[in-house]
Order: sequence, then C-alpha cells, then structure tokens
Amino acid sequence: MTETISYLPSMGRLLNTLSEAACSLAEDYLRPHDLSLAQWVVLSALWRHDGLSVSELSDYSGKKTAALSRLLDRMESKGLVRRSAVEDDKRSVKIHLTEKGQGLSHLIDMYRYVNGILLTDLTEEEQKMLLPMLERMLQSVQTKHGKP
Amino acid sequence: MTETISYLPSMGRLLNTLSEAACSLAEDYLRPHDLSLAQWVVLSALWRHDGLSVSELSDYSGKKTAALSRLLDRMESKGLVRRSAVEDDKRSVKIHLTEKGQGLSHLIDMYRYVNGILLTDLTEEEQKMLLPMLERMLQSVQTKHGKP
DNA sequence: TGATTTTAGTTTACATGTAAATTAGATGTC
DNA sequence: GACATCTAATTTACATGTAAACTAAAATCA
Repeated sequence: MTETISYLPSMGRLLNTLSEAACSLAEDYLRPHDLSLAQWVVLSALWRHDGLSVSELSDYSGKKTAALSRLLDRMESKGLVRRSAVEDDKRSVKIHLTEKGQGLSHLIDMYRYVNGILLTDLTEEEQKMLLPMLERMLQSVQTKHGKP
Repeated sequence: MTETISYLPSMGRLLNTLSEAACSLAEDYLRPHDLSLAQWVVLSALWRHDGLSVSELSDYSGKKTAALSRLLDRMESKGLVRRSAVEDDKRSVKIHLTEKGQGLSHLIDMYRYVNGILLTDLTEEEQKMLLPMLERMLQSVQTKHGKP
C-alpha cells in the first residue's frame, strides 16, 4: 500500500465506522466474560425485566425475532437463559435468566465504559448537543425508511 | 407487547441504531440496481481508482481481506469486477471494473442521498459542528481499540 | 545461497443480520 | 361451529463480518 485514497466526507460512512469501532470496544470488554455484544443486549433487557417474550425482546433490542430465535438457542445452550411456555397463549415464549445469566448482571454498566471513551474529547457543551442531534438524525432516517 | 421498556441513554446504542438505519436507507437505494452496500463500497473505491489491489481495497474500505476475498468472488461471478495477476509480485491481485461495473458509476453519488436525509433536520451550525465531533469520537475510540 | 521471516490472499469455521416460508395457535366473522 | 385471517415464533437460505489456519511468494539475513 503506497498512497491513501481520499474520499468525500460521507456521514453514513463515518457513522458506520464509529459505530463499528464502538462495538469492537464493547466486544473487547465482554470477551473475557465469554459474551458477545448481541448476547449482552439480550441480557441487558432481561436484567432490567426478566421474563420478556421474544416479541418484547425484539421491541427492546431492535433485533428481528428471526435473529433472536437463533441467538436465544445459543444463549440457552450456554446456560444463560431458559425458555418457558406461556399459559394463556401457547404461541408465546417467555425468556428467563438462569443463575448464570443473572450472575453476569454487573455487566449492565458496560455501556458506560463505552460512553466514557466516546465522549472523552468532547466538551460538556458538545456532549449536551450531541444526543439531541443524533436523535433528530435518527428520526429523519426512520421517517424515510419503514416508518414514514 | 404492552409497555415500552425505558433504558438509560447509551451513546453506542444510539450510534449503532443510527448507523444501521442509514445503511438500510442505502440498501433501499441500491436494491433496484441489484447491489448490496458492501458491494457498493468496493465499487466506489474502484470508480475513483480502478485496478486497486486487495490490500489497497482493504485500506480504503476498512474491510478485512478475508471479507473482501469472498465479496470479490461474488462480485466477480456477478460480472462486476475482474481479478488480474500482477507481474512484479505474484502474491498480489489487482481488481478491475468490468463494463457492467463501470456502467453503475453514476451510483457513486448514493451517499449524498443518505447524507441529505441524515442532515435534513439539523441547522447549518449543527452540521458544521457534527463532523469534527464525530471524528474526535472516532479518534478516542480507535485510540482504545487496536491503534493506541 | 539457503533458511527464516513477512506479506498477500484465500479458505474455513463460526456468529450474526435479513427476507421469505413454515408451523401452530389465537381471533374474527358468518 | 367452521373457515378465513392474523400473530408468535421458528426455520431456511443467503450475505456479511471476524479470527485463525493455510498457501504461495517475496524479502531478509547469516
């Protein structure tokens, strides 16, 4: 590799790179605990509110139920969660933490670690502005995609 | 689903959601042209500078060569690009656009479409601040991950 | 020059995401 | 009550990303 190729600033590209870097940081943090970020997201929902259904987990995590199905398979065979039937509705499945899953609940603060690093070099003022800006951007995009 | 579950604001989560939403928008844009975003990223490098090696493509796109190898397989069988040997270095492989690949070069401006939507609801002033803020965040994260 | 180390690319194994089809169980309407 | 429709979850097929092993070729160096 000799020269770096310059390209026009793409906000999407930057957001994507930044997001992936933040995810890598989270994965680094979780790796010693043999947990993936995807699994952490599920656990973080259950730590706050055990016994959610798959659909509720989907709403919370933004993952499709198809993705969750398989993810939960792995988490179940790792002994992190347990599926249970619902009396009233035989289609529905509730997900419960096992002791092992509950035992990792101190990791609920992982995102603070990532937050801290992300915001290291921003002034107080910038930090205050950032969240609403990102939320407005998300709104704009979601309006164009799926929820118009 | 009855109640929405509230959770503390995680910058990583927000960035991730935003990034994924922006990617979905890009995929929507590209779908009619039978192109994935990953493929577009490769093509966008080649449109600017045809005949890059796999390593150079990796540097440009941020993708690992392992990921590129298979991606290029698919793009090759779709007739978008062509691999060619390098005289001086038999290990190296250069990637060239085919006519079909070249013919899609008007899509190089796709990211402007996404940029436009992302920035719709930000003031001029906010837009000016955003890029440097995101770049500083990226710097902070990369310092902690892999490039310290 | 011959052995060792680096480098470029590929391959393999696995985790994850999406879309579309499938299954089983509710619901609604006549 | 019977049939049509909707819903919850799963399954399947496929694209993509990572890490680690592998291959072949170049570069280093003793």
